[in-house]
Amino acid sequence: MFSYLFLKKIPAVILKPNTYLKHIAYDSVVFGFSGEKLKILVMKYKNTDYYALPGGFVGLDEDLNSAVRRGLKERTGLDNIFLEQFYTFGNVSRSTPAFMEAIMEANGGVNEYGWMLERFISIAYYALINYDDVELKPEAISESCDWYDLNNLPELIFDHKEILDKALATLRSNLETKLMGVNLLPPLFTMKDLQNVYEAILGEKLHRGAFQRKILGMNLLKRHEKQFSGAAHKAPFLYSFEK
Amino acid sequence: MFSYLFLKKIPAVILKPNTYLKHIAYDSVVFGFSGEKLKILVMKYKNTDYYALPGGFVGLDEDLNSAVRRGLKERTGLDNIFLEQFYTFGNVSRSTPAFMEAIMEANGGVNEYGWMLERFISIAYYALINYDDVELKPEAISESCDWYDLNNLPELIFDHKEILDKALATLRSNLETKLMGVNLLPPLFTMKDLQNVYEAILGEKLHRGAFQRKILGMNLLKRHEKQFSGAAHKAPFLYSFEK
DNA sequence: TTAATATTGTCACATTGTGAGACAATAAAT
DNA sequence: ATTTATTGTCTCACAATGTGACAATATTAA
Repeated sequence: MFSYLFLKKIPAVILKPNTYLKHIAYDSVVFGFSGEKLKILVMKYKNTDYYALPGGFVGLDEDLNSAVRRGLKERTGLDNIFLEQFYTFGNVSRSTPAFMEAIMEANGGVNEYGWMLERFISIAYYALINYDDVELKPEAISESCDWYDLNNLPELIFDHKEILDKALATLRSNLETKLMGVNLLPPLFTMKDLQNVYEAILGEKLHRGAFQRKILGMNLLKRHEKQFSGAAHKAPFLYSFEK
Repeated sequence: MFSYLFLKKIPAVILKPNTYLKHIAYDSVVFGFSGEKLKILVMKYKNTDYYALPGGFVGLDEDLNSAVRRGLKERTGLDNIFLEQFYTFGNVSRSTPAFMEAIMEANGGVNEYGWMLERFISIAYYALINYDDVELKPEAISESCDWYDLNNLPELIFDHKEILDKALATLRSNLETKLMGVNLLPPLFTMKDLQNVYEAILGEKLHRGAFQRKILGMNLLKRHEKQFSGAAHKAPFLYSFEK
């Protein structure tokens, strides 16, 4: 949340009072997959050492889900991504205006933005996206956004570490439903690719034969022609996700 | 939501502006089990034919989860019940001030309560409670609260039917975790009782032998002495839920 | 007092699902 | 031509689950 603060290039009005619903924010945990590792998008506030999950606010006449998709599109350029709400964090203690004040001080004053110092509840989402498709936009003066390995994260402010942990737990327990893991891969992928995704999410090795048998048993993948990979072994089939 | 409106017995201040977080409500789907059927609590606004899920608002300095527990305690008298958040509904279209205005008109005016006509997002919870423990409190002038069979519900206002449907879907998919079904039963119950709960929730018959084997295999139930039921057959064991 | 009835606790069997290893196939390097 | 690494698939063992059967037993009926 609070990611478009102090962004001088966009009209100041969008951060003024009466543009967004008060007390309501969203935070998103954006998962990507690269180099056989699971990564997430983390934002850094300019002129500070504060790291946070990308998030934002909900326009007065904007659907909640639309607001989150808008925010993700602005940051990743991606539309039509896999996005799922998983929990709403509403403790009083999660709102720590001290952080916000420090961020504001570091970026030029508090006057207009007092509403952001009030208490917020945050609706949390997680997204699965194809790492290769993303073009991160360093457009905001107030922030930068980058990929981090899950096991090499900077410290996150607010309760964002707790949000991330719950996102990961939800992702793990939902992994089977509708083969959602394929959303982290390009349109064509090998069975090994998919197994790597599963192993990164679950944090454990899976048996190759059993994995293939189970996945193919779902009848959700379409098998394509083999593609000679250039590696010194039998070429694997390529698959795409159908339906 | 909106259940304590126009309740003349409690201090008017609690419904005035600046008591609750604006734009934020909660709704709860309260499941009970009786007569081998699944039931839910539905509220009716006085002087109207409007039925709704019980809900409420979040105090300015109140944790979200605490607010929901407070509301349920006020209505059912129960503390320490099984309660789980499952989704936050945030579409613009879900807020239909026409209903609220009608309810207000029927109960004495709009002046003080204009804030309730604005847009709300609602964090939805479901609760599982022991039907026999509940003493419904018809305390509010503005409402009454009663049990309804799941398949014999009045029409619900706002998007409350959608909320109920999603609650039921969540309950079904979470049913196995930690034997949550026992929360709908008294402290001592038979295996048949538990099977009835499962069948009511899942909407299908289960095989008696396989059910018993699976449940006992979890090692979460403690077996007690038999209790002669008075029925013309072998007496069943009683069980209680342990940890 | 005995037999009938309904339901319980448990088991045996068949079927299905899963974990583990084996083996031939094959693309590239040697 | 041989070696190497990985793939696709298979078989075996074992676990989990679906299904019906049986004896046990609390009450009712005869």
